[in-house]
Amino acid sequence: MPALTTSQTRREPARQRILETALVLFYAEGIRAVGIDRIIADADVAKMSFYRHFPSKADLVCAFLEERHTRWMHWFTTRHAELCRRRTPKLPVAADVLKEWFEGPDFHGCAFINILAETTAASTHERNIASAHKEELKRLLAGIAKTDGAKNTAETGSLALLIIEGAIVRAEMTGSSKPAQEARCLLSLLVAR
Amino acid sequence: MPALTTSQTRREPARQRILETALVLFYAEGIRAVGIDRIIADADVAKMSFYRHFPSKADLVCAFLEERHTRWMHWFTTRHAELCRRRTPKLPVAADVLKEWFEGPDFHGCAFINILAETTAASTHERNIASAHKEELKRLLAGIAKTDGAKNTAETGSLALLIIEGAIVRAEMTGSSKPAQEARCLLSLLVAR
DNA sequence: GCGAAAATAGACAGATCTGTCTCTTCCACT
DNA sequence: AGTGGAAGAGACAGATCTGTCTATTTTCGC
Repeated sequence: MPALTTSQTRREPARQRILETALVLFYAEGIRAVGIDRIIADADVAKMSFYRHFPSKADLVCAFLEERHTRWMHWFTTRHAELCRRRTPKLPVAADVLKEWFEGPDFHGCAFINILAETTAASTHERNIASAHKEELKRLLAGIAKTDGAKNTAETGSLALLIIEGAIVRAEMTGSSKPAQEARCLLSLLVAR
Repeated sequence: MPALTTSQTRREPARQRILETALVLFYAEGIRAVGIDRIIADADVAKMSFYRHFPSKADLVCAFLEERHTRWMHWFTTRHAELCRRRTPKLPVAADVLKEWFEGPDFHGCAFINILAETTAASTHERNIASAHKEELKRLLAGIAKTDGAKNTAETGSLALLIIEGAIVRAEMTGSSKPAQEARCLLSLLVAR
């Protein structure tokens, strides 16, 4: 273990602690349910430190969404690649990745779907980030469909995304991971057509 | 037109006006974004009239969900039956019903999916209503699948529900009704398998 | 070790939230 | 016409929300 820190345990910088707290609380309870004071208390940060890094709550929400996007995409692609070893077709494997997510103790649906319910068309920035996230996922799925030999990869990616969204919502609604299995069934139907 | 009212235009009773207002505002902006004061102002009702009919905001939220359930189910079954005249299979026709919904000016996703994003497991009552709504829709879809000659109607209903949930979320995310078309494609795949 | 930059503690303002309370007015029915 | 119950108007309480401000302490690069 390299001694990059002093003998005392060094805390993460304030901005990082705020963002980590937001990642947990905003996802678990929603952005309107979690106030700035709560973030500040949980992150163990002074109020002025917060507003130095994030001029408004909306800025933190956007940073939360961006960070969530980066981490989720990384997790999904990594896990999908791992589960795909010598397995084919690859598109239905996406459902197995989802299953692990659904069965995690902190699962609370998709943060980007959730943000839609808590905003109106006025929240352009937040909604654009959510939209961009799904577009990237759609492209990723289209790429996977391509390796499975799909003809119309763009359309297949779009249909696969619809199935995945449905599975996420069903999993959150029922508190079960069975929708992952259903999604696998539908994705198999999709690559087989 | 029977003269059940006097010559003057009679207003709806207070409770009804409150519920109508809640149906619009809660659906359009979310339950946390809309305060009691706003409901009261829009319904043109006194605060005490509100609390006489609904002991707490949570009670109004539940009444809103129940009413939304009744009206949505009625609209969906009616419209589906109308579009089904001499058309078969019937399951994919559900997507055409959705399309009309998505293209309406007030579409803001599914109220019952949205409620999930604004509540945690602590909100038992609200979540149970949402859950019950989806179970009823699932049963309805299974019944439609049966008339299409599906073998495992329960499973088909479950898969159809997943597809429909996905389409709703995609329509809300993209602001387009194209997901209805995609849902139709997937539902056709489902009945054809 | 020094000085600048960052972080801390906590009071404060003003808006908004849910829910309570009192007093008045209206209206339907007898 | 009179009465009882529903509805209205609006002040009020207490909590919570976002965001500002000041003054002090800590930290880190040089």
